[in-house]
Amino acid sequence: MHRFSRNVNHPEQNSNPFEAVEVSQTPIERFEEYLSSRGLRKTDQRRYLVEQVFSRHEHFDADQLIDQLPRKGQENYVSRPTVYRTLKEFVDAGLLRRFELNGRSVYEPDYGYPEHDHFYCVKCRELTEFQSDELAQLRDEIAKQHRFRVRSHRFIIQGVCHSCSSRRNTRRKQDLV
Amino acid sequence: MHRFSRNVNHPEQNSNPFEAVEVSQTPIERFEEYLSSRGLRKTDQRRYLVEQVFSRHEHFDADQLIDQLPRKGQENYVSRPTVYRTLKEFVDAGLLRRFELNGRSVYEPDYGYPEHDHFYCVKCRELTEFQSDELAQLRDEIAKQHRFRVRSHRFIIQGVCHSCSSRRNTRRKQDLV
DNA sequence: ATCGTTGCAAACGTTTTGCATAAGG
DNA sequence: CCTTATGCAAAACGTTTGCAACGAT
Repeated sequence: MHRFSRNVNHPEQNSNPFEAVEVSQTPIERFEEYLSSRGLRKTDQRRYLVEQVFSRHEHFDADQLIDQLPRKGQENYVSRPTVYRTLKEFVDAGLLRRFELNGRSVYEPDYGYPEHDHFYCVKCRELTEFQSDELAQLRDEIAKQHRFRVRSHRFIIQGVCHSCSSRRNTRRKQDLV
Repeated sequence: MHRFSRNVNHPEQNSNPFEAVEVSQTPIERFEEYLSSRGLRKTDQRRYLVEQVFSRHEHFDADQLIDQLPRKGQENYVSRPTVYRTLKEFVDAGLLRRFELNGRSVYEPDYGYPEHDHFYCVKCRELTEFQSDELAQLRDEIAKQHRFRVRSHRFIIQGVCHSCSSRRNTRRKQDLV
């Protein structure tokens, strides 16, 4: 029924630990454009999901997203298959990136954010971000040497975060990945 | 019945693109030691798998491994659950590392090999190795700044490999990851 | 004799699919 | 009106588990 609203503000850019990156469109606008360009339709479910995803999350998996959506029977309910289908579209549209951790897909905003990488603590299983310009430089150098055309990268440092190693919290489950 | 054979030679270390690393034990010996130290048993299945895995592979997933093992009814058949259980033991024993790509676990030797990382070509879906000392240095620097205790890392550069970009081979399936 | 190990079948958790109905263009 | 999108139920996927029989120590 209603259109995608324009000029929505982006609280997530303020809660982001890094400077916001200059972008010409909101994620919502960019998604609209993606849909039109492919002759896809602007449905209530897509409108609702784009709002939810780009106003709340850092990184998340499908279940975390679904848990904070309305339940079946309630207003704005979106079925599980539609959530998965739409997440795939967000990735296609360049709005999210996807990677895998412990056997599940993890998504994170890939638009309006600076490049960053992650620490993964094997004790608390927390994924935290860090930013390093040298890394992208080194990546490009390496790729150039191997004549590899870079599209993106995934860098995760696994180990134990500062709070886990200081509070000598030795429990863990599987130490996957 | 028979014991693990000693002093097995390691053809994989010669086919490896990098220099072999000095190791005091073969993977087979190391696995034996791991088993004894934990009171685990030296079974025919474990003997067979350790030989297969450490004489043939670069990186592989469970299905690729199973495909090249004897089928049910044949000599040396190992059931699927036992393959998974044993791969987990190899990881525990520090013989393999494991990571995830396109929704499945990928394993690679982690003993007697230098550290390395990967290019992943989204066209031919080939995973190829590269080695960079600067990367480990940079990783340690970054971790130190964030007081993160490094256990390992995972770095994958995604894009298009040289042969795919030169033979303008534009087909692809999903471009996951 | 004990207790770890195996194979089987069945379960698991996540993600995907086929299909009939609904709804955007 | 045509075609895409949705929800449902069920399947598919890779992986894990319970259990009885087996085999190493």
